[in-house]
Amino acid sequence: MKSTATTMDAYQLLHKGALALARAERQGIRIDMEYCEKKKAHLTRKIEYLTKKVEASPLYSAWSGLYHNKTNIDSNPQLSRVLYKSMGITPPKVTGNGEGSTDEDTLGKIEGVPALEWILEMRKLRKIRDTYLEAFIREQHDGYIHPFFNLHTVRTYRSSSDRPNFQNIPKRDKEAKRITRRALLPRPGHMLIEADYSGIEVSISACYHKDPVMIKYINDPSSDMHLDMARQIYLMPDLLKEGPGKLLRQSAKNGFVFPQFYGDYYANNAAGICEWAKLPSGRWRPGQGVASPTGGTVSDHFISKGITSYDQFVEHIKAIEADFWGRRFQVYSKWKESWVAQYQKRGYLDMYTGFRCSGIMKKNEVVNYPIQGSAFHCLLWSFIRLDEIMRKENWDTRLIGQIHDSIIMDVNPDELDYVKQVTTRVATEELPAAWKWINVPLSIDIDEYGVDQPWI
DNA sequence: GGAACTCGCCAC
DNA sequence: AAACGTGGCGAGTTCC
Repeated sequence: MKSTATTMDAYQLLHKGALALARAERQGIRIDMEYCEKKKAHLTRKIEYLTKKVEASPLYSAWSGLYHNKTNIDSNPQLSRVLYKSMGITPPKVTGNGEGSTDEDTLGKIEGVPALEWILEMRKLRKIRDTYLEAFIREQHDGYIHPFFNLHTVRTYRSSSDRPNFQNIPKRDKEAKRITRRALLPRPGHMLIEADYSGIEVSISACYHKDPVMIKYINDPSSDMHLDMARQIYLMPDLLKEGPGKLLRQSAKNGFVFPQFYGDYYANNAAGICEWAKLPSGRWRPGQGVASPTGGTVSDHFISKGITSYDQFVEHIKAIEADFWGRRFQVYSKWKESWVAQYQKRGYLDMYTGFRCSGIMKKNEVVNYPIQGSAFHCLLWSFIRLDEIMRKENWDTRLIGQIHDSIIMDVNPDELDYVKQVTTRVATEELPAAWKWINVPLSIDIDEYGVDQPWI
């Protein structure tokens, strides 16, 4: 049943992986240079306009009064001093070093200083221009970027990417996504596709802890762990995935379930969920928060259920956390304990994929490393195998990159159906056949982006 | 003038 | 008692 890998197997995976990734690096990704230059100039004009607005604000008067000819609108330490020392505002949040924070969340909480909104907008546009478009222009050669994919830099034996980093191109923010991804093109006459493993870290975690409740969630497509958690958190037993329930499910997934898997705890979760649901701190009043499927808003619903303040909500989430690990996923919880105990006894941990992590680790790291590492190794194995088939069968299609649980390909449209079929077979049949420790079904999604269309 | 640091922010 | 896992990178700043 076990038949896990040896150190030599792990070495072979790294060796073959490095070769397959090098071929993708050499292939590269086509860049629309004309677009990048045009958009960069456009963003620069917008940033200059916002700069002028800030310079005409009362905030800037205080700022330049402090710093004179050293005044720098891009300096967060300067902004922190102006707001929290000079203007006497109490910092809504502080950084790890005890300085008043100037991140988006914090500035958003400060009222009566309209220039802060313009500063946040400038920050966002600068990020898009300087981290992405400029990097594409700087790193391109003959119209193609060649991001590196490293296998030797990450403690968990995941990968990293640099020059430029191909693994952090915006996806959540609609505007940033559109502007940056419009710069990336397939070769002329080709198209881009992205094949991603669905919920691979959850599936791989189940291979380690073998929790029957989790395995049932994975095996039964009609069940939905995140929806069940949303029902429990929002005290709505009949909540549906569609309509207004969609946002509540998302808040449960990204505000509770995933953070809990990474080792977070209820107080942070309560804050996270309230951010999603737009619920305030302090006492709750009717009409606050996002729309509720039960009618009215979520604060209306919570008040009707007896939860009338943020503090009461924290206690509610505390009880849900205790239920999550003490009842729902108790086998998972026991595995975490014994896995940590085993590490403390031996001083190292072994992954099913043959890799060993040693050295001083925190509990959360001990639990997370094998899951994160092994999940990526599933992707790497699939990447190597696809690269092998692609070359043996002389495909015109090319592998061009990888983002931890997904593979990006530059596809000849005539080969599309076949490429999709082989990719699905490799990822969902060949891999589980090769690695016997995989005890749950794996599935992938393939997104297609049309001929000469941006990867969005 | 470069190394090392902090902070903020993008991804999984 | 503790309390979110893994990265890269740009800008500002400080140190040597």
